Amino acid sequence: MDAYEAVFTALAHPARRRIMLTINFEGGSMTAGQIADVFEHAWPTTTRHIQVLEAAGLLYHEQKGRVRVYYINRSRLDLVRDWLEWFAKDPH
Amino acid sequence: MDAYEAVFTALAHPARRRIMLTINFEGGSMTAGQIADVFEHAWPTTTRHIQVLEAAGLLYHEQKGRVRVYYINRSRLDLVRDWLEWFAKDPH
DNA sequence: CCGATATTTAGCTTGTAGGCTAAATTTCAG
DNA sequence: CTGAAATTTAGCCTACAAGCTAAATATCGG
Repeated sequence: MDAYEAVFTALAHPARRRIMLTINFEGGSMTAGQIADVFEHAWPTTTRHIQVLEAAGLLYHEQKGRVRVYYINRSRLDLVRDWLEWFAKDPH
Repeated sequence: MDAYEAVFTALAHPARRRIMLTINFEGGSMTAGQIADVFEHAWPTTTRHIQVLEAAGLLYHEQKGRVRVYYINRSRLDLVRDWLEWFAKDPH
């Protein structure tokens, strides 16, 4: 699974896009629990979504005592931006 | 299924991203047959991928005699760009 | 008209994403 | 140490995406 694949697949699920937006709005970092609280889903379900995002490089985390803090990796989103650049204008 | 959902889901599959790039590179339009020829896949498989892209608004087509010409709808990709804008800088 | 060409539709199969519950793990507080 | 808190891991189930083959549809050329 290459990088594009991982990132585009990760962003395909609405819950995962929402996780990204939520963390972003909270300033770029949130604990696992804070993230899970936002969702209807069972906690393990959210855990898995977070793991998909992390595997795609869109999040990373630090363990702080018994909480786990997740951070957005904004630069990873450039992959998507770069891909879109192909369509910026007609190629000749 | 809202617009973001449709577009992000459509772009999640490598074959579909490749269809988009291929048409783009060919100048923005290709017949169904030309698209299918690019792929290893059985033709009906490609047809379905095309339909997903079209349902997402990323492609549209015109019937010209017995060939079907597909066009890229570049503006639809702005949805993705817009979404990414949320991450352009820290929100305060 | 008829056969060839271009493409989709129908319908089947299989793998896996994504949901859940229950159990395990780790760390802190007293 | 022990129990509570925070979170993940394990493992199960189900729906559906995505592949295929075979059949249907539509248009053109002679």
